[in-house]
Amino acid sequence: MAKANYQKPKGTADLFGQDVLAWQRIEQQARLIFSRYGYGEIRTPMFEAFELFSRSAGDTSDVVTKEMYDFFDKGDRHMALRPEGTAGVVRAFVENKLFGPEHEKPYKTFYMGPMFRYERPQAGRFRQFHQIGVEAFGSTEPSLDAEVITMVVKFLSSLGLKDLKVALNTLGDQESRANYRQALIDFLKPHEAELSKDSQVRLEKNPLRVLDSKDKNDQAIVADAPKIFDYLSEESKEHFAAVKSYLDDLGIQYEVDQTMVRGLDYYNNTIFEVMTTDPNLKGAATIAGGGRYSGLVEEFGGPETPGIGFGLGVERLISLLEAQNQLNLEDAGLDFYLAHIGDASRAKTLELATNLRDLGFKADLDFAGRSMKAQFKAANRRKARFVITIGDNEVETGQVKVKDMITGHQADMDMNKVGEQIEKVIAELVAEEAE
RNA sequence: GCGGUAGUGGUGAAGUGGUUAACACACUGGUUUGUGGAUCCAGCAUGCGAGGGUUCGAUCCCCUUCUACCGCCCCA
Repeated sequence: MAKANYQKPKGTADLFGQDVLAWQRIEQQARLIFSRYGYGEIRTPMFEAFELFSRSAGDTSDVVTKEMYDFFDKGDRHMALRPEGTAGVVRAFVENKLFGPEHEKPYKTFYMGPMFRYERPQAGRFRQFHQIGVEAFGSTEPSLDAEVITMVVKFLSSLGLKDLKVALNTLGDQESRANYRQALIDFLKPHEAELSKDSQVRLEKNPLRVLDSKDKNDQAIVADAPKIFDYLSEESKEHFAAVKSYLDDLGIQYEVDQTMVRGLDYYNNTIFEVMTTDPNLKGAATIAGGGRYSGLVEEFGGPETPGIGFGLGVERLISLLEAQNQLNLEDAGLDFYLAHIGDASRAKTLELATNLRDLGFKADLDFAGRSMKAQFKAANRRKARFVITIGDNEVETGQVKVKDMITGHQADMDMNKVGEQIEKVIAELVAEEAE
């Protein structure tokens, strides 16, 4: 009988060691920056009713039709692992009546966690991936759009990211968008035969997508296509102009990209993406994307409430930071490594380590019964600042040796009075370094 | 869903249809009966992703499968 050989599911990752440090850094920074902007964290379930996602993302979107991790639970309910964060947050917003008068408007919230999409793993793309996202409900003010975009930019640059580009576009309101869509179809239909296979399909399913086709020939055709800007209502035009003006005032760089389209159906008016101009990360160039939406809250049974938000891909962010060498994270070394020899010393060593830990120090010891030399090597590997040696003599007298690993000097300490003596011993040893 | 490349010890990586699968790093022990980052010595893959097949014989040839990576679709 061969032993079972398990592997992690396709498109997933185990994170540990150095990698986790990067994740912690990013999550911590997100919490810090977002809270400055008045956003509070929300945690919603990782799975929801299938319909929640199919209704919000659009029945024809790829995310719904072929990428959803859905299943029927034991109660025969059709469930799905969340492919994105917004739907769950909107559901929670409605279900918990966060639109109520006791809550500040706009209601600003952020989330972070795993998302799931059944697709072929690739550069910057996984089946379980992680997003950090925000949503703000209850205001149509263009200044809020500008604030949200500003917040992403500030967050990313606070991590040391460079070569960022904010692409900005507007889809107009529902009516503008519908008019434009029709105009686009009217324009493209005569060219249908010339379009790439993919774009022919797009023309049927989601004509706006033809705009950002990668096919050169498509791009040439699309160059003469009608522009969304010509179909915007006065209100949408003003909104977009205001957003740009606020961003200008704040000194946030952006580029208007009339061909940018977002994948999920619920967006209108302002949409944006943050991408890297780093040519090495073409496949995963977009690290954050979002925009305004309306209708979602009503769709889920709440009052008419506008929203705006974005989602940011943590894996992509990390690979970008790595490429730019911004992840020089070192885990802090130990304060003390306790090297002990002989069976008699084990209990005392464990006790001393525990005492040091209670005093707030990082301390560890050998559990493998290794030689003194091996334990000193271990201490180096662990970047221990001091090594305390304990053998039979020390157990007998109670006096242990504290060695400064930088200078090599040693001092004695009464292991039964660590609380009183440790600071003084450290101070003495450190003072010697200064000389 | 479609197309391409790859898969050898903890890591990086050589290699060949045929007795013991290089080398380096790391690790463990010793040289120093209890003190570190150096030197030297020794140990460390019953195994070459998994399962079949061809063959007297396969890590090396063939098929299937899994996984990773790259491109398309789509997206974070």
